[in-house]
Amino acid sequence: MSNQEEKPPQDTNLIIEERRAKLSALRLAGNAFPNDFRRNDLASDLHEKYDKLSNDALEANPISVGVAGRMMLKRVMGKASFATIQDMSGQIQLYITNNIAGEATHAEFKHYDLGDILGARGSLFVTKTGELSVRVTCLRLLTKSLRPLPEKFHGLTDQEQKYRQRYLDLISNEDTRKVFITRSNIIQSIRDFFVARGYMEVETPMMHPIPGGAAARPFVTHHNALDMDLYLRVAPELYLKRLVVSGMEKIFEINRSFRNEGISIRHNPEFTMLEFYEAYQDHVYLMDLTETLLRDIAIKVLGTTIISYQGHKVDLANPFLRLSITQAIQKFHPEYTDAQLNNRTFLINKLQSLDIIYKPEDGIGGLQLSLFDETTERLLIDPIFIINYPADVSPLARRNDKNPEITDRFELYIAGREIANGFSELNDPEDQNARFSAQALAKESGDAEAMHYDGDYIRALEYGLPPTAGEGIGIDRLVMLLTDSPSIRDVILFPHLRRED
RNA sequence: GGGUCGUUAGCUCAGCUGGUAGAGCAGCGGACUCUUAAUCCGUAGGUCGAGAGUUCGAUCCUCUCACGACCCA
Repeated sequence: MSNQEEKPPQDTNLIIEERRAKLSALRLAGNAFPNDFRRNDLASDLHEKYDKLSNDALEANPISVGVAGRMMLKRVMGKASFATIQDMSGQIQLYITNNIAGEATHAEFKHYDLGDILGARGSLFVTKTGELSVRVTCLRLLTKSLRPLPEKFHGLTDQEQKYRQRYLDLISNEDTRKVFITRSNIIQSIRDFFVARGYMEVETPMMHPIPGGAAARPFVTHHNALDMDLYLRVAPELYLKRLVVSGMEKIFEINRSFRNEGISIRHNPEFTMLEFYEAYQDHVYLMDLTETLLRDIAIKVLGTTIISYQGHKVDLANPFLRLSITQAIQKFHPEYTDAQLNNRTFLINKLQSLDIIYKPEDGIGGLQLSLFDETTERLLIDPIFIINYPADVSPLARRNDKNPEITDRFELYIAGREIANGFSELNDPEDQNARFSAQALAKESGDAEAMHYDGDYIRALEYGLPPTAGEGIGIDRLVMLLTDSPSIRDVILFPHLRRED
């Protein structure tokens, strides 16, 4: 019994204990965390510039380099060693020998661990097997790594750990690094696209006194000094349109919105959205612009308009189809007639027999949309704009001139997923007032996703919102599409997970 | 919320109708001056997700819970 109690705690493993001992020795020997090594060269730059040179050429005109990074591989062969270090750009091989680096340096190197951060100086040469390498003259341990890296060949494969410890995933998995580099490139190309067209990037509040701009449940937070509840925004839309009122006629915002809803392969509580607004344009212009934007991004980021997503091949160069909700249903389910899709009783019977949830108070348009969502949406592989959304599910969109029951609105679907949502904006303040009132009524009768009445937004519209086109694009879903990622968590650096333990 | 599957060494994974665990990598010691998932020899490392139950005995069977993945709502 007392033996048990005297045993040292086993919460840390042997490897970490040994590395802590090495760190203690480093502390005794001097500064264990030096910050005086300056890197001169990145791995990928060296490969780019010198991979084509022969060893003879490199030996004739020695090129001195200084590289730094994390040691990923280590091969000790007695009096000489190879190591592979990884920096932000890629990997480069080091060659450390007793002859050149010196016996003391090489002896110390033998005790370095995979994961340690090293700085090295030396000159370039090419090995017998043709790999550009640094013949090291000076080698320093810049940061001791106390924890062992994931297995060097398979990398980190456990999904949970990849999400929780993304830094480990990024250290050890090239594919993961590529996804997030692509994500960054996509966002940069979007900025370039809009700035080149005379748009201005703006930032609007993420903490809203009145949530609005989308039908969604918000997160609630509290401002202590003001003693007031605030909502994390579900969309930037209403603030961006206030800015169009203000005279900012071409604007965009790329940032986070938050929705307090379920988590799934397609939903993260916080997600990144692009919204852009242009005065004196309409939804047809937006559809054209969206096609151009997506082609432009794909070519800049992937070098081609042809993307493959989870086994589907899609060519963004082809014109995107534009169909109404009922036309889209009929395209994939030709058994439905026009008469049936416009018959309330037929629709309700059909929805019930298919076990589809719908709102009994919905009009024809709403019922058609419910049928569309459940039977057709996932079949929309090639890019397609679904147009003519019913007015009662589009409280911020302009009514169609010919048919006031529908709006000048579209959603873009690719690979069975909603990618974009845009419309000609509702700029009639009295109609907007009526629609907000209807939403507020729905909220009172229990619809948690219904919108709040926003009096200041109405006031802004009363000053005059020019005829405007506006659109939102889900950046995470776009990145999923362009990186062939099955889950939204694969394109968000630190996706939301439950607490550990 | 429901269903299916998963959780074993730091990592990647084995583990037979139930007899308290193995390999590879990483680690430690040794050999090796062109390796590249280096190789070879030796060695150490485990609350088998947590808790209950059945049993003489549970990583294995049952139940509950936690976390995750996928599917459905």
